[in-house]
Amino acid sequence: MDGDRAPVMEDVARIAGVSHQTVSRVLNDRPNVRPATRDRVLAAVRELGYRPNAAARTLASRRTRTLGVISFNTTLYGPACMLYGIEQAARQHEYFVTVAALGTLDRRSLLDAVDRLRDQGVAGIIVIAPQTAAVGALANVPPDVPLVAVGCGTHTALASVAVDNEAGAELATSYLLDLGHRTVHHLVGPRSWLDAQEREAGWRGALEKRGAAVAEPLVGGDWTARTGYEHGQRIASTPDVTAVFCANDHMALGLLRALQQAGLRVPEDISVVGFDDTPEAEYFGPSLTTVRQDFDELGRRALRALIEIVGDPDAGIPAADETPHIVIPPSLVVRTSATRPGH
Amino acid sequence: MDGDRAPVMEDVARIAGVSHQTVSRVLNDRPNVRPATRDRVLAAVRELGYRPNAAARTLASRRTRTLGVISFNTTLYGPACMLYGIEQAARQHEYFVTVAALGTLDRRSLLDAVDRLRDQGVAGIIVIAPQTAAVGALANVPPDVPLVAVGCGTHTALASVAVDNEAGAELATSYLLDLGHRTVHHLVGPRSWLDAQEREAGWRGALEKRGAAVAEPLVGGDWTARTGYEHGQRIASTPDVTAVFCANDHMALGLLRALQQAGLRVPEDISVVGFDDTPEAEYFGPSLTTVRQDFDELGRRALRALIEIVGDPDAGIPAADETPHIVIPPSLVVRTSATRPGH
DNA sequence: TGGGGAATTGTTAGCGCACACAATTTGGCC
DNA sequence: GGCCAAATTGTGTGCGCTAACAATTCCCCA
Repeated sequence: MDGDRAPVMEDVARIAGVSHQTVSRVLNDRPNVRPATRDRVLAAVRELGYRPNAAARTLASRRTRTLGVISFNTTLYGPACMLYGIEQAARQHEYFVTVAALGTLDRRSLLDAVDRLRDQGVAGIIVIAPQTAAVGALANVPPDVPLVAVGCGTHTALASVAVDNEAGAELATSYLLDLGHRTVHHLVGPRSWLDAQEREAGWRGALEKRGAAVAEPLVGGDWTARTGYEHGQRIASTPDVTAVFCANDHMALGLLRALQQAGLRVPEDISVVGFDDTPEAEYFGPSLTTVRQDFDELGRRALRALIEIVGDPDAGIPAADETPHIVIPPSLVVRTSATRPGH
Repeated sequence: MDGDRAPVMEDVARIAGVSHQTVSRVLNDRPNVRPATRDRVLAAVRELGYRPNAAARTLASRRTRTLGVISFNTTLYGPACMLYGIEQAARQHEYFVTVAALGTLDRRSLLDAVDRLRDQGVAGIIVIAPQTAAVGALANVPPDVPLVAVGCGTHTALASVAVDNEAGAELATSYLLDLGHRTVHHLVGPRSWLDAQEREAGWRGALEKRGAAVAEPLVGGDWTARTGYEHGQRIASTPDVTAVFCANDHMALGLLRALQQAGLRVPEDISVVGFDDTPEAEYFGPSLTTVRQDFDELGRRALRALIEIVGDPDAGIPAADETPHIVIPPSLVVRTSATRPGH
């Protein structure tokens, strides 16, 4: 009994005593179905445990309800949060999300991911790949694929959603300057990442705007605590450094550790500010003053933007006529890792 | 010119001067196609930029190449890593991965997610939902859905892949005992999580096995640093505590912080051991001795298990005839947050 | 040089659904 | 009571592909 294959629309129609087309109408909330008929159909659906076949539906309607998300490394806190936000929002709009993680971050790899997703027939794609290389590759994507880039800057021709990294970096730098620091050193993220570039630019801009000396940026960071630690060791043996703005929280953690191992006190001897506001930042020693960005919101906005591009006749969402460029402002979270420079 | 719709198999066939069926054979690597013919077909495919329609393919073949992953919170480090591992492995097997994040962790929510994924027509599902409630709900899933549970214990009837939490906890506890601590306190994770339960059991078992006193477990933890911090404050004002085994690294971080704020030294006054080995653990102050689990591998193994269950005629992978129960052993990573009890 | 079996190719049917249109019913109104 | 338009339902067709089977073609050996 269990062996007979899954019921199809025709089976439901037979039980309900209607045509398969009426069943289709009921299932798709089409108007002009008598309530009594609708009820009979629904009853038959329940009785049979009928589930529409998604493949047949897409084939016939030429529409998919699945979206693709390409991300470089979903293991990182930021991307993971965005993915989460995207999925949540997608669910609300009754879309599925299929993910494609990038192996490496070259153009090829990204284009491959786009191809894979297209093969699968997604209605649109969200790209979380804030590397310069990726952004460049995005230009090579055929324009018939609805695309939204997250955190890939807003200078591109594509639809985009991004946090204002420059503003965030300015926030952090100005805050330190306001505290009385002569200048602020900057632990840069990997330069292949747009975020790193923008944060560096924001830091430099803030310094220049205030007429503060622009110290040589501390390069070689790769977002990990390890590189933060390495730089921390170097900084500890460099006099005159009173304030460091780190391109992300993880590096700040490593920095904190190295500084303390070297016998320096934070914030008394050196002030440190991070970027991201990971859940743990508050519990670093000392708790980290940092720039908060709302990854979740970023993801949700990205999804909404994509939906607006692909349009949704059913939900009455028209296809947008202009490519959205959404910028989300970050905010400074003041905790205890920064203070006025010591006597 | 661009307006005419995407080429279909028939178009390729016409250009190559063969029947559509031959095109299908070439595309599916079927045998018995003359090399010359194959080349002509492939050339036509390239010329037209033809891409097979996935929906039509699944409809006709009654086979999908997409798998579903259900996870409670992909934002957490563990789940995020597993998801990553799963996607990587899936790609190698030419499968797509669509994710379904759970809103809440009750049975309903999980069953809903399963339904959504089934509606979409996935070939199988991997569940990352290590909560007791979820595991219970899994039993209600219709048995015709290939399912693999990750980190949901191995006591279930379902196929499962899990880290041996008990062994890990024993490792940590025994290590502390070996250092000379009279007993080891345990900061428990949320009891609704299997991992928390198993780690607690492992801790208790190790204590009993060695005849050490079993201290009252410290409950109320929710994996976050915040709860670790709260317990740390309490512990700081409790004499006699010399060693604490935390159910995860984040809570350990909070604990560390609270202890130090209270003027206690780690490890001199109190030894602390965590669980997970997040990338940052090494840079906590002090660097955290912890139990390492290979989430990535966990994900990969889960995927492989699922593939074996659904079988893959093309790749010559037969459907397995027994439900796999894979256990992955954790390992202790010794750093500096634990030492022998002070004088 | 012809016959037979294997290798290669083509033909015909659906897969389960949505869409366009045709057919039927219903209701309102004079 | 009859007529028309609107509301409701049904019919036929095709989405693009794979699976079975039928029809060729090829090659080798007697």
